[in-house]
Amino acid sequence: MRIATWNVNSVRARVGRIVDWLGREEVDVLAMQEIKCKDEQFPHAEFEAAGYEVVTHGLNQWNGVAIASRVGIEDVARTFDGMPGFLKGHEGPDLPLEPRAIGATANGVRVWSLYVPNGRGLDDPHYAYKLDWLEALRGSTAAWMAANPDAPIALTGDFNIAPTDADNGDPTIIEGVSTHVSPAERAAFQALLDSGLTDVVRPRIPEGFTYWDYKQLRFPRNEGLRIDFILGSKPFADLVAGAGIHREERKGDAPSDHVPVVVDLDLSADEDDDDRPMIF
DNA sequence: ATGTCGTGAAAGTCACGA
Repeated sequence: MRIATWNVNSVRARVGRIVDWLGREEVDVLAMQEIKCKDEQFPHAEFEAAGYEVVTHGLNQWNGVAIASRVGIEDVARTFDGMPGFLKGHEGPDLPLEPRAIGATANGVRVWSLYVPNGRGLDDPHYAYKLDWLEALRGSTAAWMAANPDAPIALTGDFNIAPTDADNGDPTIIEGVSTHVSPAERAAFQALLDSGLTDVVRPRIPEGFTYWDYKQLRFPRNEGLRIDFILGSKPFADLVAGAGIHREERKGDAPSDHVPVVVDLDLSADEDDDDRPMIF
């Protein structure tokens, strides 16, 4: 089974490109971020024609996430426990929730499509919101994994954090000045790993970015960031047989500024499968 | 030139977010 995550930066502006890629690459499940549309505006027909069912979480032109699957999709959730809200110019505990998370189960694998808040600036209220959001995600996921220790779960999406200096090739992103590389953001990402999640792509694709700003020739100069990840529970990580970062998708007509990140799961490798012939 | 995108509202350009 092939699972991918892609910040598509408007699904309506790129639906043809996305569906073409899905079919060409034989992707079974795609987690999308920044669909930038309301649920009722999502281009379901194009995905259905290609054999995919899609669940969406979009409220307006901002943010928005979705999961497309050609292997079934069930148990859809559109928030996680403790997820904070945000409203510019306001503070407090009861702010509106943004459409930044959707989870669903496809072929027995729990997949979350996540669009972590950008942060905007180190002194911006959005930055504190980002850290709160990540801490709630960690707590919710840790509780879920404790209650479902044998279940494969993947947190996929745009984390808006470059976890190491090697993940930052953009000369304008500077520690102490910029979001995405601050110690607190990196600590929040590390806390996800410490809670029992594994970056299943990095060991297989140790170098390369997943995002390049549209401005300033960032892609031709290869001045990008690695900020899109697939983090898996141990049961998920044990299934991973391969991974890829589809850099080619940053090229051509009307690309997103992010590219797809892909993993292949070997569902036949279940060690408890007594029917599997033993080979010595 | 924050040198590019995408969206919506108002409008044939701007504000916002990234």
